[in-house]
Amino acid sequence: MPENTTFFRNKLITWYLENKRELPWRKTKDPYRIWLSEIMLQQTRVEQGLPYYLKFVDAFPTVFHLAEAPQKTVLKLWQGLGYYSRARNLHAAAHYISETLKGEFPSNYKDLLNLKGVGDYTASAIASICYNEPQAVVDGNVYRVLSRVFGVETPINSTAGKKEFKQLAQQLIDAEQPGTYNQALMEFGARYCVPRNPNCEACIFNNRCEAYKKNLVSALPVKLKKRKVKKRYFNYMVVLSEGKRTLLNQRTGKGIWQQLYEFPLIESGKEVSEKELKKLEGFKLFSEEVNIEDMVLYNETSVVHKLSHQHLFARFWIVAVSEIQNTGIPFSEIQNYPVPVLLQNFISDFSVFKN
DNA sequence: AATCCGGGGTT
DNA sequence: AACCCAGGATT
Repeated sequence: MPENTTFFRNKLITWYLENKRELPWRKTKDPYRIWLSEIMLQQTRVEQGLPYYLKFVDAFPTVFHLAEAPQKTVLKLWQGLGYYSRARNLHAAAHYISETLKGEFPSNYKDLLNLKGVGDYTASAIASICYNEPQAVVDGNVYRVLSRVFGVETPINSTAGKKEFKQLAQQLIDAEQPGTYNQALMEFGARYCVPRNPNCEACIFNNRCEAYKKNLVSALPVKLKKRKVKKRYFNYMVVLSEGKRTLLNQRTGKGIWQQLYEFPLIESGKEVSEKELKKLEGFKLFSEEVNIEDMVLYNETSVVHKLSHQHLFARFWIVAVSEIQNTGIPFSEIQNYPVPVLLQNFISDFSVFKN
């Protein structure tokens, strides 16, 4: 074993034990709870995921509770956290563990990979933390720390890069305490070796950090550029009947917000006036469902809702109708439905104004 | 190998 | 506006 390796892991773990945050999932080795936390923290900051973790543990103390819950309940608790496929896969995996595995949680890296929504990172995290299996985690923090300390310039989002960093991380892992080591590396990336302007002068590795020596800290890690965002224009038809009922549709098929609910949506290629809106095919279909008495634009200025790779420009049309079919729901029950943040923001704003 | 999938924070 | 976040699935 290279002397360098021992130095790195010992220094790192020492730093971790002195600087780690107290987090609820660090007080347990219950694989269910570790799994839950790891899924929630995928592409999600600890501060953002934490309140959701607490809500889920409270609502679903065991994998059986989660499995038995209706999907609508799970999605409602997940509302606002994003990447909703995580919630759907979590629920499906809970069914699998509860029923097929009779509640016996997968207890090694290989079997963990069979769970929906569990990839190399998550399987490694659970296996190392819960079962002491030496599988190296490679998340965004690990890419950053290792690329800098060891001066690796391979793009982290290339196939070669993923392979190379996993191999390097695997070589460095402390097999005696893999869970602690993995968390130490991630914590160091999250709290010290940060993306922008890290404090290299005081860093525990600055004597040996390749990036620091070569003045490449701001250039590492290398990442291939992604394509630009697409713009979309959403016209939401907020139906209001005299009985204070409205219409919600569940999004199905591909694309964003699968299984979440929304008002009837008419998408247009650009921002449209009322006259232009009424010419759209989607509007004709909509107007066959309800008897429109009046229609007024709620927000002249579009709400801009930014997703990772789409910018949504949304306008809400308040549509008074005389009749509504039995698919309508009371407006007061809308809060029971999982909806995208874009919709939740409108509902909150509209409700205040309306009452 | 590329692309898609949210929402929020930082710079 | 661009980048990032305890990534994974799909095409």
